[in-house]
Amino acid sequence: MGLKTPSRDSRPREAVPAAASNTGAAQAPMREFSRSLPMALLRAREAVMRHFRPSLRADGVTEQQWRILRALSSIDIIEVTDLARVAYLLGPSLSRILRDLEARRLIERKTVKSDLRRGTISITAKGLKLIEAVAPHSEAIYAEMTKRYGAQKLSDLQDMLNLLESSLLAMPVHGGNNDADDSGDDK
Amino acid sequence: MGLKTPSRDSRPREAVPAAASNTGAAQAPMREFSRSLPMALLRAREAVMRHFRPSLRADGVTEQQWRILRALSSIDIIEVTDLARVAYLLGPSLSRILRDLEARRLIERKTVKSDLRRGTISITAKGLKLIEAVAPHSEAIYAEMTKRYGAQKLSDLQDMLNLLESSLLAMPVHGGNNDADDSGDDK
DNA sequence: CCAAAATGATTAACATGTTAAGTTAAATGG
DNA sequence: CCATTTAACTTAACATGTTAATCATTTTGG
Repeated sequence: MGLKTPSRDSRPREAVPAAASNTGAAQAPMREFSRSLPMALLRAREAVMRHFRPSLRADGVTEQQWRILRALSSIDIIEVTDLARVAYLLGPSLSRILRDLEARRLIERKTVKSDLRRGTISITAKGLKLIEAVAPHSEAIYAEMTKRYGAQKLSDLQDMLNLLESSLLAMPVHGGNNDADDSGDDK
Repeated sequence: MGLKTPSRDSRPREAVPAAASNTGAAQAPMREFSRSLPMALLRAREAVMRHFRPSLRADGVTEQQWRILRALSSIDIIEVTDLARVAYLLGPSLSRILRDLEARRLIERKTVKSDLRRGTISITAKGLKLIEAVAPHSEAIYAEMTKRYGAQKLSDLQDMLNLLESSLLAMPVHGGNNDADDSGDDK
């Protein structure tokens, strides 16, 4: 992720130069687009991450790697599948990242003896040291953001986002294999 | 993007099995993590996009390609740099996507005669047809989401997101080359 | 106990995110 | 008018997002 408003220039200059005045059929502008919900969420998230990326990058970790390490730092040991849920990453991404983090000795993995398919992950001392090095700065940034936006607003926003998520998770996906929730009465 | 809650299973099962009870030093849980603002924004956006992806995919376009085509459909012609801003994509991504969309005859490009560095993009009839094929369904989904979450809440959420964005854009980035806004008195 | 279905995790393949380097053309400053 | 600098893209290179396929291991149902 991360878009820093491509080619940011100082002076304001009209966002879309030769807009409007179509040549042929004047189709409906279609929900302004730039103000659609997905776009608003994307822009907001980028505005947030923009502040974290530099320090993370300085310490040699990506945003996703950081999510994993941070999750591990407060859990001690966890299975891969559960880690995927906690760090909100898809399996394939997680597999690649774990491979890399293991090579860098930031994490360790073991196979569950009772089920050889499963693997457990834990953070190493080196990994913890990295966390401890980055966390303070990260927390400071978070605090500054909270101060600027307002603690109450921030809290409200989070509630609204959570509600949005749960509302939409309850909404059936049209053309998708909704293996989601179907009040389990398995088989 | 898109994470569909890795391995979604029907029955609720504790999110993080062997959590807590660390072996060694009990470090602070650190802002719950899973409830951090970046995570909330990510999850919310995914909850939204999850509903659009299937139909887009069915019509052979990715989310980003769709953003571009949709932007073009209401603008008729636009320069690459401006398109990057409107579709909120970084230059390199845009270059690759435009190359692909051009090969598929969904867009056309011309060089600006007065400045050979610049290029202008416009959507083709074929591209418009694609838009018209997908848009209705897309709008229907958007309407359903609005209905479920509530039009007023949605509007409020957007306002809050926009405010968050502007608040954070005004906040200086710590370790970054802030070529951003510095009250222009160029040179 | 065994063949078939289900699971957990990884690999494959392709598109995009992201930062750093080019490339070509235009604007600038002698 | 010309060497620098700047601007607008494009490429390169590497990490992740995403969906499909593959693998090994377990669980199921006979």
